[in-house]
Amino acid sequence: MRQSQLFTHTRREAPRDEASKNAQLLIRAGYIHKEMAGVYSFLPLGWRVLENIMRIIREEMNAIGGQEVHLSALQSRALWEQTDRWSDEKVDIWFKTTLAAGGEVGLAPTHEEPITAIMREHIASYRDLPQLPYQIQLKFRNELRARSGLMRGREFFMKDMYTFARTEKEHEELYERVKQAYFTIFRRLGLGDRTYLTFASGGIFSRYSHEFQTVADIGEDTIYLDKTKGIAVNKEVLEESVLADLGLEQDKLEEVRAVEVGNIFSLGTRFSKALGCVFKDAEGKERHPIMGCYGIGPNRLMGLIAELFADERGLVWPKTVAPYSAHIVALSDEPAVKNAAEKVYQDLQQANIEVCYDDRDGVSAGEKLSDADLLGIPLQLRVGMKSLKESAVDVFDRATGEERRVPLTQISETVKSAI
RNA sequence: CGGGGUGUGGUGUAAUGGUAGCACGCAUGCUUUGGGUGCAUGUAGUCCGAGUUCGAGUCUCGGCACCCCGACCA
Repeated sequence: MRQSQLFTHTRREAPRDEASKNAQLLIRAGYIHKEMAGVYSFLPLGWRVLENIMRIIREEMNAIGGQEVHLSALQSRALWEQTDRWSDEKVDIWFKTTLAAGGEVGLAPTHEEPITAIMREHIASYRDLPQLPYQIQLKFRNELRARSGLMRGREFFMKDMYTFARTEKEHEELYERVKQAYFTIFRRLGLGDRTYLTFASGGIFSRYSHEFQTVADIGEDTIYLDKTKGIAVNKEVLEESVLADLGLEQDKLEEVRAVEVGNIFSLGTRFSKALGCVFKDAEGKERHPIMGCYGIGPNRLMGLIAELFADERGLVWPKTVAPYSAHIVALSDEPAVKNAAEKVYQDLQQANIEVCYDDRDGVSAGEKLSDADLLGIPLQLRVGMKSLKESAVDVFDRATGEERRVPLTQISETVKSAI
């Protein structure tokens, strides 16, 4: 990507109407555009980051047997009435509208109903199970109060997987499988060392649900953390009987703020029963699949990662989600510099490295470097006369601040080994 | 939903009821070329609607939008 062709521009100042650090930085860097409270559009750089996050999630869901689908956002009233989740008293975050032809529809806040209705048409035998359909799709929730930039929106992407199992035992195996995949995802996103499995309220069919909570000051949740055991309890369920049940001791717990980055639930047969989703077991007897649901919010992850790793100069992306692996910065318009930078750009592209090249004319070195810091691409390749006198480029690590001079002939290998 | 606050060029801001100004950006020219270079010229604005007034960015009423705290978040 040639930066001279990128339509987004950086800004010196954050917009007045945005108080959260993640949205301020992402808007200043041109990653996102605020459409209205709690609703953001993703611009070229931001979309690349979001896609990277979704790609990692997708890879791990596929790795455990997930099958990707894409369900409709528009939902029929009749379907949700079958599970008694249509009325605004039961679910108060519906966006609803009417069809010109008559009849009411809603914008899906979650997808248990439609996925179960679909599985009902395709599952008939125990031989058809288990199944792990999932999707990454927009969800709509008419929150009374959106806040914290990308952390809590009214329209947001969600990865939602649903599992359909034959038996309770099989359900538990699937549940565990997804749980492990979640740990892998958060590790790959750079959040592994501060994300904890957290016990939270379970709903009707199990004592607990499990949240994945990333310790961060900006978190909306308060959790009690046992670092030696590596697990936590959400404040909402903290009581003596719970601690006893989990083998935790009150005085060894640390109270911290955390961001809920994932949540997994056992649903039992709540939906399969209500919607008549059945299969015949080996004895020919009709049974309802045992279900689970598993959510991750890519938008929230992007906001969290942006805010968590940023420094006073701007964004600092982990290598796995960065919009580009390397950022070539031509420090002047002198032909020698431009030619050398151009050559590096060609070389890296040939080496299949995702690279952004700041080839803008008439922009000072200082401004380009400030922009590069703000954009937060992991490696900056600073091409200027100083280093070119030694036939080299200065490779700057955005996260550590380390800079080293690398001969032009070794740039591709150096970048490749660093990403 | 309860409480508090804010709406001025693209962005950030200033203006006792009396000529809407500054900075950044953007455009043009010169200058500069390893941390937002300097200069000149230009561009562009009072959220919407009523009302009070000789006169409203400023006061009143209504609406809309945005932010924060709380509540809510199977």
